[in-house]
Amino acid sequence: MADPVFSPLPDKPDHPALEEQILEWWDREGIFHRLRERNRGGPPWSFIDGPITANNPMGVHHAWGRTLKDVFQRYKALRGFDQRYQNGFDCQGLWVEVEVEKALGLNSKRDIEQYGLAEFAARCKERVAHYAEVITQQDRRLGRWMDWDNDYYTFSDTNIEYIWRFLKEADRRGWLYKGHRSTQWCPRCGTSLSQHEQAGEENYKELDHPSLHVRFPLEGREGESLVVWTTTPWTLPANVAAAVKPDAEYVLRDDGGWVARELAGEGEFAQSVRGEDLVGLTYGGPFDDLPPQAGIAHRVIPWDEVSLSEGTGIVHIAPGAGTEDFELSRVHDLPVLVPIDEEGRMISGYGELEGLSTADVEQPVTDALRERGLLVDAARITHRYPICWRCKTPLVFRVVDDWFISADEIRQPLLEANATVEWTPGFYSKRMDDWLRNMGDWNISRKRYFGLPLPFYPCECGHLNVVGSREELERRATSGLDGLQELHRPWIDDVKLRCEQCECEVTRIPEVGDAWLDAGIVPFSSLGWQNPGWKAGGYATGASHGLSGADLPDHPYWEKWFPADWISESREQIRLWFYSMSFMAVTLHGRSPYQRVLAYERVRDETGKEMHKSAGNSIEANEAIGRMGADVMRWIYAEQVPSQNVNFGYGPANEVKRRLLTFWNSVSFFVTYANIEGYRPRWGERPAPEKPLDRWLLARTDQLVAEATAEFERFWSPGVVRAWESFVDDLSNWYIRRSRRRFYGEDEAAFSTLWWSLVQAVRVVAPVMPFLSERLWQVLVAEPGEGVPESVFLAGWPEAGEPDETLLSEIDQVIRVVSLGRKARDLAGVKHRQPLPRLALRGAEAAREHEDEIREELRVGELVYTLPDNKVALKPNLPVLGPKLGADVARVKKALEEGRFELPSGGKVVVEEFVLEPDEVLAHERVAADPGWVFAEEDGVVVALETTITPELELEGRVLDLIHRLNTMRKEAGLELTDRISVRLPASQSDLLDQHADWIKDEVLAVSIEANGGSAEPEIAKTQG
RNA sequence: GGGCGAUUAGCUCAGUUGGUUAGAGCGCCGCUCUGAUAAGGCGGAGGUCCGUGGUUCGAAUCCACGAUCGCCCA
Repeated sequence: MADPVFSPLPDKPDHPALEEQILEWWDREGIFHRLRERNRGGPPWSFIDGPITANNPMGVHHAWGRTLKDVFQRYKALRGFDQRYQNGFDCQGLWVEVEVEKALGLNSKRDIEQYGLAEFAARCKERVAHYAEVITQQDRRLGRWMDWDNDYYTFSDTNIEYIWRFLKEADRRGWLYKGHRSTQWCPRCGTSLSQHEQAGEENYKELDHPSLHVRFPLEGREGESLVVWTTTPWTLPANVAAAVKPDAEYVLRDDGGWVARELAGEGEFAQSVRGEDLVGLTYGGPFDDLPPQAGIAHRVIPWDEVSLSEGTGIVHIAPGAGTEDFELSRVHDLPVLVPIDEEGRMISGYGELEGLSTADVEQPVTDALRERGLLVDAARITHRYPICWRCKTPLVFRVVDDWFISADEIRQPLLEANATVEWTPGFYSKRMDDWLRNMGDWNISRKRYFGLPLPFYPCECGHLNVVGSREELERRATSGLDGLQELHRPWIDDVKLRCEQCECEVTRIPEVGDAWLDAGIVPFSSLGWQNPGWKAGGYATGASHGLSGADLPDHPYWEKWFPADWISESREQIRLWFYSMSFMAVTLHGRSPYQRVLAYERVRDETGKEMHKSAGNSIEANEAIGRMGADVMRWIYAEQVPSQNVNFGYGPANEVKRRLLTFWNSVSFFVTYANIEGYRPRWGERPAPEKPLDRWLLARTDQLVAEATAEFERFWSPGVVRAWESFVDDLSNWYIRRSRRRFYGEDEAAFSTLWWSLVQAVRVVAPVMPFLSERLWQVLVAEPGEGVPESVFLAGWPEAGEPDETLLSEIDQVIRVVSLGRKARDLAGVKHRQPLPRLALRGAEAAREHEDEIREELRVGELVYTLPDNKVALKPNLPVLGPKLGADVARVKKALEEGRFELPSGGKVVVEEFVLEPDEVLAHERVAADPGWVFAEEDGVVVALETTITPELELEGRVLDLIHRLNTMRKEAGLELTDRISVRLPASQSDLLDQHADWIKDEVLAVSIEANGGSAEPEIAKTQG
């Protein structure tokens, strides 16, 4: 045996272990760095990474997106594109605050203020720094190649300043305003929440609440009252009106209560009126004795949206405690009573309720109603109720001041910008349009601490000062600059400005900004938009000082890299990052900041259920990587159609492992025999074999490269996976199966063809499965030398030759015939090892070129191309005949099926008044059975297998049985593939040796064979030397 | 109420320009191969491709309406 060139492979890959080795090797050899150097100066391909919240470890749901990002970045790198590889972290806002609060045991805004804003900011920064590091390590382990010391952090002063510029521009356009309205409010976080962050089913929960029917006595109508239904007793003290549906019918019940007829149940009613007839009546409110209610005249108002499907059809209106209520207050000029403070506690003036939470007032309110005789009935109800997206506290409604950016003027430009974006999957484009058409004004303010400081300085003179940069802040400041270590609270709060209108000193509003401003500005802030000169370390400003290593590039750099060619995030980013980024870019620059988007759905457990820690079915990313390996994870994600949730778990992982094993074994097969035969590969040389099977494998490989390239180009990783798995199936179950024996000797063409194809397959799949690909590359490209890439990622992308379609289609037919032949054997009950005399076939004429393949594979003596009785039924080849014959197709089809056709010479078919070409019909099934033949048919191909077994064939069958038996014994005895043996057969088998001794010896590597044994079983012994 | 998807074998899901008898993996049953062997291959059972209409020579695929589920918005 020659010196082994190729490292032998273990039986199966240990994914986690080999991945750790490859990671270490990539680091040691600087492979990623060399890849970037190789592509430097190449055409740019701009990917912008959406910032991941540096707040917790990465989860398996992040890993899907981060896999896709890496897959396509690696593909583009192999195609020679220059890329930026900048990772980003989201660093501030409510989610960081809430986690830090939990860690510190703080439970309210008062706690935070007592703790101290500066200290609190320090803890937030520490958390971000910690989890940025954790996520980085996880990402590297997943295989993600990024420029890890060059991350952008959204809480840098640089990022903040770019947002300030955007806000100033929004103000310049007149879009910025302070709104006074009812919003969803988290009493624990003490802030309102915006439409986009609060959307989503996970932000609702089934909760148990009181269900009260309450009587509002009508004034001047003795004994009559309105009956309303509420699940929020705390809002009753703030009641100012009752709404009815004008065109609905209302009835007066026996107990004097008015309700909608639809909800009144069966029965006779004393009176019945239309809702509009009730409008204008006045009633006594349930808590008129409370000071805030003084002087309020409670009225019945009309409202078309009153529901007649639940409640009473009369809606209690408290404009200070409900969104629609507040809108109605504007229309009907109703007073607005806000009964709770920012912690959700009843404010002073509400008597004994003062200081109680909205939950705690339920009982006293119910008791008071009962005492006053206003309670019709009290029950409980479980219903869907909004909870805070961060801390899961049930929300309430409050009317407060918030800052908004008007969306009206930008709506149309955003729609137009979206029309230029190519979405994958395509229908997400419509989802984006839908969001844009429906979006309300952007609520950008949060009454919190560690977030973007909104640069709004309102003045008593009525002017709103909006600061657009740090330079402007410093220029206009009257005090507070000395302590300004970064643009965050509390330091920014000390800076006072002079009003540009009236020269008065003005103070910043206390609010911070929506975190989606932070992320949305990234295409400007990280790329150096309008920055006159490159600033080294320009992103390491403010809070990100000491964390980020990123520069602030200059404007030409922005010109080069904006807009992004491609971005990829989960579908919910339509209302979040895709939206905020587009909003800001269209405002500042008038066009979409991205040209193509790949969006994907959600990660579920392997049974399709949502993952929940509490349900015990969630999987930590670290655990998954450690147990199944990053390649296997990546494979699960890559093969998933992105518009469907992926079912993730160890079950699917094991399936993937098994499928990947086929390729591993193919490489292993090659390595084993290449080492035995001393084969040495030559990099860069496409083999030019003569044998059809070899040429077929090359064509099949060309086809793989072409298909994979096309799928990568349309960002469709499931297509890549499918193409590759189909190739591996053909490689293993056809090429290697058919060529196996050629590798038991020095068949240069076989070795070079297989080697070349394996290498191309590794290259094509490397972006999806980088670790295993690199490992197999190291094995296959075993002898690095001049011009031989050390890493598959330094090898570029394979050139796809023009696939030989003729050959591909011929072998396709061969495979089909073989498959039918096996089926026929099964039907006949003749085992595959028994040689048979003859196979007849029709409908796969191209297979004629490869008779030997079929004969060997099916162990038949000869092939004939005429079926035994020549009575084949025919079917029309519809894709060809349909367009040609049109409506006549049905008639022709019927005639063919019924045998009303003639077969003149030349393969033509005469049917009805038509003469059809051979390729216009398909063989179907034979009409009559024939003794001694078994038929099988599929897709227009019919085979007939002659099952007569002659004595010679029977003898050959016994020889094959013996060979099988002896080789099994070799294996059981633990012999090496190259060991020689001597064989002793039972005397009863001597007839096998008369004609076939040499054949047997060849097949089992026997140096001697004799038939003088006494036992019933053969015996083998390893020979020395 | 409006918008966007989905509905294909017992389960999980492919199926992009409309084309013969609709596929894969898992599970079940049977067979088979055998140096991929706790694997591989073949076959079987299992499908009104949600329903109803329409377009077409031809519809899982295109159109309309309806049902159910999911998502987004109101």
